[in-house]
Amino acid sequence: MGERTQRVDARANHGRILDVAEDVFGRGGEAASTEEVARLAGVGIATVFRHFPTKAALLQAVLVRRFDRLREQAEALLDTADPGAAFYGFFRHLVADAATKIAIGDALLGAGGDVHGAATEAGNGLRRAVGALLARAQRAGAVRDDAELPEVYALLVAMSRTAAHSSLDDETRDRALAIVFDGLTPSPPPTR
Amino acid sequence: MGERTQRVDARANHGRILDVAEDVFGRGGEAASTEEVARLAGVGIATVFRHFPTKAALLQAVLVRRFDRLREQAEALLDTADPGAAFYGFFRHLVADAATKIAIGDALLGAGGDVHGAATEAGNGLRRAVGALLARAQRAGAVRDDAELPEVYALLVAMSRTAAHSSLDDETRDRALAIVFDGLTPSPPPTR
DNA sequence: AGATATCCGAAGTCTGGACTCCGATTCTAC
DNA sequence: GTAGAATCGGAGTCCAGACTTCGGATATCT
Repeated sequence: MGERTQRVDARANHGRILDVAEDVFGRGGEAASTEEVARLAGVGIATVFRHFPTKAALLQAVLVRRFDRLREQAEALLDTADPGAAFYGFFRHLVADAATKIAIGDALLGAGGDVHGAATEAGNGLRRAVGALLARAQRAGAVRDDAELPEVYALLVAMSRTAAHSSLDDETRDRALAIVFDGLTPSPPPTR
Repeated sequence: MGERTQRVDARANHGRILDVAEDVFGRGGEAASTEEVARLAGVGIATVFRHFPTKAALLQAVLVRRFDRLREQAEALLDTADPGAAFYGFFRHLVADAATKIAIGDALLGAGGDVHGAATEAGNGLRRAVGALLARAQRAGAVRDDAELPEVYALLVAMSRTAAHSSLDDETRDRALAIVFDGLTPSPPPTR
């Protein structure tokens, strides 16, 4: 990919814009304005549009990066000792993470449709990784066998979106998750 | 409230606008335009604004009416024979209902904040009615005692919103609900 | 340091959607 | 049937926010 030498300030701006956009869209959802991203990134609005031809493209870039990161985390957990802890832990992590990233929770469900175009592929990657965590946890007897990925992922999305939008305090969120996890646990709950 | 005699066509338009708005906002969320409401209602856009001074006021009126209706349904279930069936049935009904009403699911969570102003009161009424159904189901042993309204309502909102936005097919939705309901059931699951 | 291609940002344009004005229309009272 | 007032609706106004333009600034190469 021998791109012509890109000036270092341009590359730095690119990264900074992406970081700021993740934060801004995380707080305000996709309703947040491009101008705010530019202002917080300390650049002009034209610079934002030079790096990302459209607002949708910027949002998409943010989502792809975030999904990829989450997928990597999920895949890393596939090697850990306790499959059950890995699955439930990642579930909890994702929900808590989404709580501060409205746009993320909003877009997660895009894996079902194609709400944000190319982000769909990255979203599917994350979904597959969750599927792998789920399958491993089921083989280990930590999750009931009759639970399948579609409904488990739907629960994950549901909890993420709700955590992101409503002002759930942490305790309520954990209690709600506990109920869901209980529903996912095989009938005679293990030691617990 | 001896309002001055309002012309019958005005009253008819008021009702029709409200009906159409419920449908339009139900499908497109609050992003739907006021103009579309006017067009489908067969009136000019000015007429819409004459009856509801602002778009937010219209959305609010739709929400209040819908919340009130749901609350009445919930309260009616308080007299039925099987408290467990009443609670789980209403939960399921609300989620299925929200699936076709994006704006409703979106606003349900407003009960936590005050996203839509006066609709909050109606939303709180619905929440209280759900609380009553929950308490009765718990007394009957159909729902675990340590589940409290905040997290149960959070689950209700979560499932409603997800059903509304993602393209969940009915079967997946039911399977996800089954998992949640299982989590809400007291430890040694009854007959099932 | 100097030349120059690249990059930046302030000040625009343009579009979509909320909201208003006013002549035409329709209901109601007599 | 007609006067009169309430209501209607199409043609605006206004604004916010996405996107563009172009002179000025800056990094890179020699």
